[in-house]
Amino acid sequence: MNSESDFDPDVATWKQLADRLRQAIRSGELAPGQRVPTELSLTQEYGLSRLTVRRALQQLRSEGLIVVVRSRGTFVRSERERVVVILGKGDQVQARMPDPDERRKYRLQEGEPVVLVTRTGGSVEGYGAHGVTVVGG
Amino acid sequence: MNSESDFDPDVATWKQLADRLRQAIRSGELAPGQRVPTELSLTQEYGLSRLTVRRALQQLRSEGLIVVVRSRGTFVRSERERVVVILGKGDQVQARMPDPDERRKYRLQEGEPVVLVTRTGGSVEGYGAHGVTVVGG
DNA sequence: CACGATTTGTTCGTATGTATT
DNA sequence: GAATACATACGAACAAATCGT
Repeated sequence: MNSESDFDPDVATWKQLADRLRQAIRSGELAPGQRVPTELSLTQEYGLSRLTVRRALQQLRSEGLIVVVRSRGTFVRSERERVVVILGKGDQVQARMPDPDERRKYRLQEGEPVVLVTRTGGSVEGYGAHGVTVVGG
Repeated sequence: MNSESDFDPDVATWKQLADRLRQAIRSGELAPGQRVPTELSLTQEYGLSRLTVRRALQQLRSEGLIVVVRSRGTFVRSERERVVVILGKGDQVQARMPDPDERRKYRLQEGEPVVLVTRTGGSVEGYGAHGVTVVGG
């Protein structure tokens, strides 16, 4: 396939690798639930260091495109049920990357933003960004 | 101060360093706009490799707490005006980390999630997560 | 159950490039 | 031009968790 590396020296290699993998995912070449090549095989296939490969994978993780499971491998994210949250009048929504406490509390994946809904009463709800859609009601 | 390193060997060092810096920022010890110690000085102060220091800084960047300016330094994020977006009935909101196209399009900072508002008509608006609050209207 | 193979996580060192001061 | 400071990228090693034999 595309084993040989022809990377543009003007762009960070990890970005270009991320671009290729993202394209492969969007085109369906790498289907949801399917396994992404291991870090080792990617280093060999493209002739890159593991650091560079990991930097690319980290980017895709942060975009919610892949899920990494320690000791098992990396997989294209399966479409998950998206929880729907109805937003009442005056309720507020903010999103950001979580701190470690929030990651635990809302069971977020590495690189997944948290969506915080503050109700008019003052109570706060947190959701993993990759699994929630907020709808005005 | 806290120059000596007493890191818990059971937790990734970069996470612990990130915790300390986050605490310093939240407590005001490092005030908005103020400079964060350079990578080099952090490696020396805590006796860590630069990679470990960078991993910690990358985490804080992803949380929107700091802004890294190449060749200039790292700074505590200044509070920015938050744009308020009113969400109409049926409008939808999703958040995730952007791909490179979206980063350019919506002028997002490194590590800043994008908030996408889809109006009932089908049009889509994108905002930087660190500068927007969505309010139900 | 134990052991080895696989795979990701963390951490060190080193070198070079690029932009600012 | 020199010094400073972040960005990228190589290599190497060990830890930790999972899986098949």
